[in-house]
Amino acid sequence: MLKLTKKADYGLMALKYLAEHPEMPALSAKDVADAYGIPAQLLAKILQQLTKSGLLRSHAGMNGGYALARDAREISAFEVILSIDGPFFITSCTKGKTGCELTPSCTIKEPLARVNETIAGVLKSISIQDLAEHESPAPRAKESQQLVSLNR
Amino acid sequence: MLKLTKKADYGLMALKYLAEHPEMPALSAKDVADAYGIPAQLLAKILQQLTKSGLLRSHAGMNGGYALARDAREISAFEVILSIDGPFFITSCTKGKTGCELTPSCTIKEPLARVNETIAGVLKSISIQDLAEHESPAPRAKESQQLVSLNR
DNA sequence: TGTAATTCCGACAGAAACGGTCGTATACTG
DNA sequence: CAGTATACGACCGTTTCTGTCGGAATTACA
Repeated sequence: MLKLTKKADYGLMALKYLAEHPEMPALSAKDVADAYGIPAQLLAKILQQLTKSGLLRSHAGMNGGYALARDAREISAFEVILSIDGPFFITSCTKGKTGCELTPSCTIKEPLARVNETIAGVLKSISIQDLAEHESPAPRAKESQQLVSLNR
Repeated sequence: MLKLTKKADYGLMALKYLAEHPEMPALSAKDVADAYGIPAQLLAKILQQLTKSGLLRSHAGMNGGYALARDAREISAFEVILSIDGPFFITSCTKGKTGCELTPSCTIKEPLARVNETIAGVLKSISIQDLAEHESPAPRAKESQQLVSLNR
């Protein structure tokens, strides 16, 4: 759980790829898909979605394709994920404006909202640019793996 | 996306409930389920899982039920979620030990591993106790809602 | 000893989400 | 007009999630 969908991954990869090729006025969905071995049609839909959200600019016809709508530094991972996976947020409760419908009780979400905020913050702090130059900040995270799995 | 499963929610709620009733030597799955309107059988399985992971102690028979295995301060949300939802972690890639199978390319996961770490850290910093006394630390997070939804 | 309460556990079913494909319409280039 | 692309909706198979059912083992208590 708590993992991104493949779509979101694909989206991030695609944007990263675009950021790495600023010389190209546009890259087609197929170009990017081939570069990573992603199903082309699926990626196409993802890029269309990102275009609708204003993160990309598209251009049909020959030599058409997609390009970043803004500087890679100005596009956050948060926006990409939000665009593709939709509004998410930790608690199953948090739907729309009204809290939990069933429970008068779901006091859980209050502290969890902070977690939410933190995650969103981290995601917002990471730009496509950071992904492209993938030796960004931070201490490598060698032992980020205490996912030793109690079970499953 | 990025949201907890209902099971994890239920699990957290249940532990919180147990933490709020330290006077009881044990509470049955049904007790907790009724308190929140959660399907009893489902909650039962969740509590069994938490028991297997060592977060709860169970006792069968009349007046049996579940109790926290440790002090509520010593049980983190991280452990609960890990127990119920299993090892998760951001990138779809990160499976087992080997990285992405398809892509020689998935350089994305490197920066995202940091995000992962951060999230895990936050989750670990929140104890069941924090949930129980739900006026814990932190600045309320009033405007934690910029989930205005670009789409969907 | 018997009965009720309760955990334990596996199997299964319905529903939703995910990942991916297909077909077609539309737009742009030359 | 022909070719290259995006745009978009419908559909499908698989997996995951949520929840239910049925039965077995355990314990308390009268």
